Amino acid sequence: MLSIDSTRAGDGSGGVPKRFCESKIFGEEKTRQDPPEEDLTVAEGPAQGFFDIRKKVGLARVGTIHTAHGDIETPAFVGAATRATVKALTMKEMSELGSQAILANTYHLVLRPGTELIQQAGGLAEFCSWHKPTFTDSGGFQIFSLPNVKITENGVKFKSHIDGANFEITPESSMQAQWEIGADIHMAFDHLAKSESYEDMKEAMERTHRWLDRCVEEHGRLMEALRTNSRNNDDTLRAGDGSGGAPNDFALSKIIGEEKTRQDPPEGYRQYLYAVVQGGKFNDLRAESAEYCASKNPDGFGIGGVFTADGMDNMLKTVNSILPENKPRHLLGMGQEPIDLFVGAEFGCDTFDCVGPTRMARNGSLYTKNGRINIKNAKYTHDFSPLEPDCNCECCKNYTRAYLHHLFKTDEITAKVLASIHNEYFIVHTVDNIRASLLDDTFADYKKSFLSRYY
RNA sequence: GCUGGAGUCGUCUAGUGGCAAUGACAAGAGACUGUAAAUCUCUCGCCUUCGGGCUUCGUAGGUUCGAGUCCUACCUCCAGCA
Repeated sequence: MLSIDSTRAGDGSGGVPKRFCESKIFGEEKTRQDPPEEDLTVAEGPAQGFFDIRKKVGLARVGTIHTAHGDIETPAFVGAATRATVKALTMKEMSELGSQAILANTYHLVLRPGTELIQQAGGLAEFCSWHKPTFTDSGGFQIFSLPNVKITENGVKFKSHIDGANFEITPESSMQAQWEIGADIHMAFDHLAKSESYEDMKEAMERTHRWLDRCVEEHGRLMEALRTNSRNNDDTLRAGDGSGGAPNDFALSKIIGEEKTRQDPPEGYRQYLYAVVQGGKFNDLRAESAEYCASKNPDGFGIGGVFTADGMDNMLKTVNSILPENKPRHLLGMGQEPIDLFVGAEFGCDTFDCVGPTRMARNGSLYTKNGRINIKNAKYTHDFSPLEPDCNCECCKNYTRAYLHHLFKTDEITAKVLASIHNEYFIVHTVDNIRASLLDDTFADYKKSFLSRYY
């Protein structure tokens, strides 16, 4: 059934992630990424060497997040792959356009295809053939975005939007599901307030904190299971061997009919937990939340409940001055507007994810340096120039606005593919350029020239 | 030529005496931020000071307080028969 049985939480054995296999990036045989020195064993407690900072500019930082599936040079834009796919794009296209990581959604994957299946496939990265770092969001956002959710102290009851089946996500079950999905970086199960009011924000924040305690505890239990299994990882271990139901199947993955030989998890393999800061637009709540999250000593932080760049600078100043400097911060859901990325990076965020670029693309709204344009507009019918002359994406290098216009007007699938390639490339590379400008001390100029031209 | 049927906003269409007249498509524009989104919204006869005004259902007449709708003639198209 679809439900995540919260009673499974805390049995101390479930949800051990799948084995890691050597990554193959589209025909090119890659050697396994060497983990950073500090990461040679499965660590207890917060990660050591998970995040290195190369340079600081005020609150802004340039750094590297190390995961078993590779590194992320930050600041970085993480592609939104809600249902283990970036809509309209193949993972090859995502890789070629320069994406470093993707973020999938626990709620959607629990409903379909189910975490067990992803586990059988060898984990999220293997399942969707993305051999780079992965994140999962906890499902907490769905409390906010779906109708008919019932919030209790224990967790959240949903009706599946697919078949109406009742199911519940709790902090523990979200952690379990995320471990089964097997992304490198997990979000704590949080609660977004239904309204902007101080009371609602405070209540949601406090519940998020109480849930964080449970997430940290459950994550620790799952981590311990991984450590134990890693230590005892002899030939007798296999999935479903009755050892408490732990799938513990690092070894026995099958890749499309091909029996693979046993493979140990990579040294340093582990999954990281980000606590999520809430508090809305209220700086006192944000400060309180940042302090609470920091006190729980997670591996990193998500900053949630942000919907506009308006006032984001002050909020981030508050939050990121409190959060420990040496841990990465992910600005959840922001990045549709370039200004989000400039402000986010300037005030200390390291990674971003957003459905905006690909959704805009599918709806014909395309980024250019002079702002977004709607390629379906009649004025592009005879426009034989590239969408963005300076852009090096596959779309801009090969096709004209008139062609894109035609593809959209005729509702061809390729319209959405090319548009998604461009928009995702545009945002990924904008953040890449922000990173470069921080390194060569031109951030202020880059920000000013980009934003004044764009808006 | 005869008999029967049909002509409604760019297209197809609803409409059988009562509000420029239904729906779909096309067209024009807008929205979208941890994706129930290849989705959603608006405009779509002309004019407007947004109150309303004007002109419209093949054409021309007629009946009626009132006609896309009923009657007459004509035009065009379709089917069958010559």
